[in-house]
Amino acid sequence: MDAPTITDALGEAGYRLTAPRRALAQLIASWDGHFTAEDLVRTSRRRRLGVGRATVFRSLDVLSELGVVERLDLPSGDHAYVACEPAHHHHVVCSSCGRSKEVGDLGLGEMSGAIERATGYRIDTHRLELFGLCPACRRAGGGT
Amino acid sequence: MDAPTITDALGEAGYRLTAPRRALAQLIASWDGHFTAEDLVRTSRRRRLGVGRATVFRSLDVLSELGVVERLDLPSGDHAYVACEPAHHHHVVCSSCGRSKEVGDLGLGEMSGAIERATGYRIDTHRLELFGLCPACRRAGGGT
DNA sequence: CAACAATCGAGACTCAGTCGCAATAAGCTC
DNA sequence: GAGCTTATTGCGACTGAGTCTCGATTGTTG
Repeated sequence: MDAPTITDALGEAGYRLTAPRRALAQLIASWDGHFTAEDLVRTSRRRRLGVGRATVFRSLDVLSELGVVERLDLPSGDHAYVACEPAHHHHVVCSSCGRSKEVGDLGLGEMSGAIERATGYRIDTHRLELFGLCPACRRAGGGT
Repeated sequence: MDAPTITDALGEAGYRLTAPRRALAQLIASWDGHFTAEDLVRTSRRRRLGVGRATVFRSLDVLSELGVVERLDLPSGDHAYVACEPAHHHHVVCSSCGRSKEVGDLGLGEMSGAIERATGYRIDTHRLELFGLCPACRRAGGGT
């Protein structure tokens, strides 16, 4: 994912392309693995990007609404984000380095039909997150 | 789920059966739908159960470690809990009233094998939460 | 019942996330 | 490109969930 992809999405959705948003797009695009709002705040402060705390949160809201970024709920309870394609999918997240891969629908669509029949609930949304070790981290020693 | 089930689990795991824990067990057992830590704090204050804020959080930690209670991450970003059986399963949560049902493994186990082969990750854990309307809420008007 | 360790409550504290508002600047129009 | 409109920003105060500390309490075991 590169920065223009993000700014384009903002533009197409009718949002203004401001300097702070460009800076954040850059930051997010070049980030490796998942990041927290605080990561962005800290980094943009350190690099004097002139992006305030509130703006980081506001931008993450917008971006996640556009589907350019998605919020993960880590097993630790923390909130993190990953850049991703705006289509239905799920994330496989490395619990060591935080890098993630997207996987498709995996037949969950049909599964949810079965669950509706079994429980009587009408399923509207679901969340599936998978955690484990990526190939690199496994080779690096976690693979025991 | 009833209160003894919860206190038994505590006892078997070697935890002391204190008055605050019994009170919380009672509260949780009789709760309808999901609840937040704050719900418990507020209720126990209102009913003068003499259970402090810190104790509620500490107890929820213990109980969720024992698998008697599970933490949900609602789409809103809030944290909630539900009482449940300590076995691998997933929750179907009503987005209107908060009541939830447990569903089994659903073939996710095999699915995760397929994902491992496709991505190279070694999957350790996953989280699947389904949100929708329960039969009662659907009948009550949400069923449009 | 005594002794020890686990647990508790109160309240201070931390820290993520929100809010209100005056200042700024994108983007449109001419 | 100047001017106008309005979305957006930064600041700083605020909120509220969750944690920590510590002296007091209370299960539990023998």
